[in-house]
Amino acid sequence: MLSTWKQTLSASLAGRIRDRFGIEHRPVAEVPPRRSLGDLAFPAPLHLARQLGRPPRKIAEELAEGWELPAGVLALKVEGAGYLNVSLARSAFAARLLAAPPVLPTAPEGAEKIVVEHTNINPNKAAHVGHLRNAVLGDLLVRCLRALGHPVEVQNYIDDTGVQLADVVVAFLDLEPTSLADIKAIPEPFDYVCWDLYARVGRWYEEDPARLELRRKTLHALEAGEGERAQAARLIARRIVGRHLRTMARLGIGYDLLTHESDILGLHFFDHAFGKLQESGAIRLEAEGKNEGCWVMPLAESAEFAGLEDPDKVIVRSDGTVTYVGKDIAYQLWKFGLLGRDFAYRYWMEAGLWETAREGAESPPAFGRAGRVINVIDARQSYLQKIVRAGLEALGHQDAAERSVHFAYEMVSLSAATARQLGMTVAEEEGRSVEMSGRKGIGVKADDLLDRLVEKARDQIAQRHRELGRPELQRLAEQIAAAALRFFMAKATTTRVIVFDLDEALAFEGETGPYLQYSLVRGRNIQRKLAGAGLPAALDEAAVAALPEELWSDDLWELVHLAAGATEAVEKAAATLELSLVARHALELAQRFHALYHHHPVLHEADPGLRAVRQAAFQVAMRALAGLCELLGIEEPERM
RNA sequence: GCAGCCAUAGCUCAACUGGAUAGAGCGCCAGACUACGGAUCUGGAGGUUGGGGGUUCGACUCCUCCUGGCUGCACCA
Repeated sequence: MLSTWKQTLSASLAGRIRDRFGIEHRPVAEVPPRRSLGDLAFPAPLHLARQLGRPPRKIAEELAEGWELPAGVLALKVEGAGYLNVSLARSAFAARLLAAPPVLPTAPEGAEKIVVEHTNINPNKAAHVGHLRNAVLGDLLVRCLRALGHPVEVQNYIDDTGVQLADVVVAFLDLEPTSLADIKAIPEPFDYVCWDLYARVGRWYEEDPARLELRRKTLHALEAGEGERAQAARLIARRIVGRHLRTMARLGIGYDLLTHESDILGLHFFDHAFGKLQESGAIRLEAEGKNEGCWVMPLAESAEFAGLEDPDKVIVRSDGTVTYVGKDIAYQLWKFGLLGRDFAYRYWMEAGLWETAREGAESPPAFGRAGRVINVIDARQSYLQKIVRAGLEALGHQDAAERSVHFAYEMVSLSAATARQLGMTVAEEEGRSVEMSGRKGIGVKADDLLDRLVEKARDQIAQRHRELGRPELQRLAEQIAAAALRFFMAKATTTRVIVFDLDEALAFEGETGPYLQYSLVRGRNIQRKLAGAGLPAALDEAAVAALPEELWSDDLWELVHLAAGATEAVEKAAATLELSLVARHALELAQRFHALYHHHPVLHEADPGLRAVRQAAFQVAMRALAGLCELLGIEEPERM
């Protein structure tokens, strides 16, 4: 809503500059720091000062004189060093805002499909808070893109033929021999059992490195997909993936498709890609040196990879197995519909989603064939993601390479205090944080954290609402816990490491998810009370448009102004992949609302005009906040 | 060694990508009409934006050098 004004006024000002000075200039629009200065600011005179060799204020005055402004603009002023500031007609603006969706679908008609890949947790242990950052960011991105009107397909890649799963198979079959039937019978939480086993098998290898031969043997079995080891792997992966999906469902995170690495192998996707890579000369068989017998992709010629110790990347190992990068190139080609092959698909009934298969359903939905691909993968894998892109380029798919986006975010480490709570000894000089390690079994499990949040929320609600029964208490607590966790992950700038601190994550006050929920609950309560007093719970567009302009105080107007910026915040977040902008905008709205709430009573206001303008401002703000909360995966509780 | 990310209040982080007086939360201190719910709000203390130099009307933001921290550069993913 605000951006529409920015565009029209910017275009209008461009015309004015052309008329007055004969210069082509695209004026940028900003929001002035205080509402008393106006609603939109154009620093164009400052930008033009040098070129014209005149003081900016003088230029501003000349431009202001005779600039014909469109209807809906109330005032134009020259401010500060030479800003052109514009004020908008408030009632009309608020009314229009009320009539439109809080986040506008601004994507062009018939926008191309975007495939977003996220979560991608190895199916060999419980999810931890590091995985949560990935899933929360991925899901937030998906919700933003969908709200803006983009068709999106969400894929969750399951590495069910990799080393990590192989290690847990070894743990079950060799370290602590267990029959398939017994593995099947292990009670939940199965992913917790594997968490400990995975750490144990790591130590077991260290005691006798010869045992690593079991890992190699298992890895081959998984790739071949046959025998007891492969069967055990399928069983384990199945159970763990089920657990992961349940954990994510607690946070409202879901997927359209699970892609199995085993199917990429089983359907010979890589063999197909391998042929193409050979033909194009993108890879070569190394006859000597340390990579003897491997198929490698030479990277030396690309400036992007300048200064690498080893300018070649192994794609096929000397024993004939394929590296992760090789499989990922094939997968990436498939996502764009460039591989020339497709998976079969089947519907996983209990989980309620589609997954890849070797043989499958009659007429599954059309997966893949994306116009753009966004892979949500932590920043440590930037190098590998670059190689995948380089692979597409080497195959002549320049366009697909450019449309392959690596959404890189920084990792989550543990604060020294939290690491100590987990029983680790952390020396003072070791620094502020400790890296998590699935291999060593060090980390905060996602479900443990969620359980603690639920418990805390339940205690607090029970104190406030003694009348509530257990099931309702539980439901509310789960909503609040999910909001706290999702907001905690979403508010952090993606390029910064999160130093995870348990006490901080358990907070419900200040800049938190529950704080946002509290705003929504308060807003809703005003409406309830109004209805109870026989007044309309909500105002319609016409009623707001008819409000006399002078009723709007600057602080109430500021709230409406902020609400109008919601769409722009979401657009910017999706375009730059700095998703914290969504969280910050929602937070700012809530903060402003809470502050006004105390000074602007609605129900207890005798003057009907004042009451209406306050109601209108709050209604507009709550709509925008609710819209942003939906994107953040934060639900509005009945009470809290 | 090469590459990427980071450094802002005691702590955790913002600052519309070069703009107006660098803002929030936590913590600390002092307060809020028997309330549209105190998971809230108001006020206060707290800053040479890691350091030096440069670019210009204007720098937390861009360039350069330096310091300190994290990450990556596997026939692991």
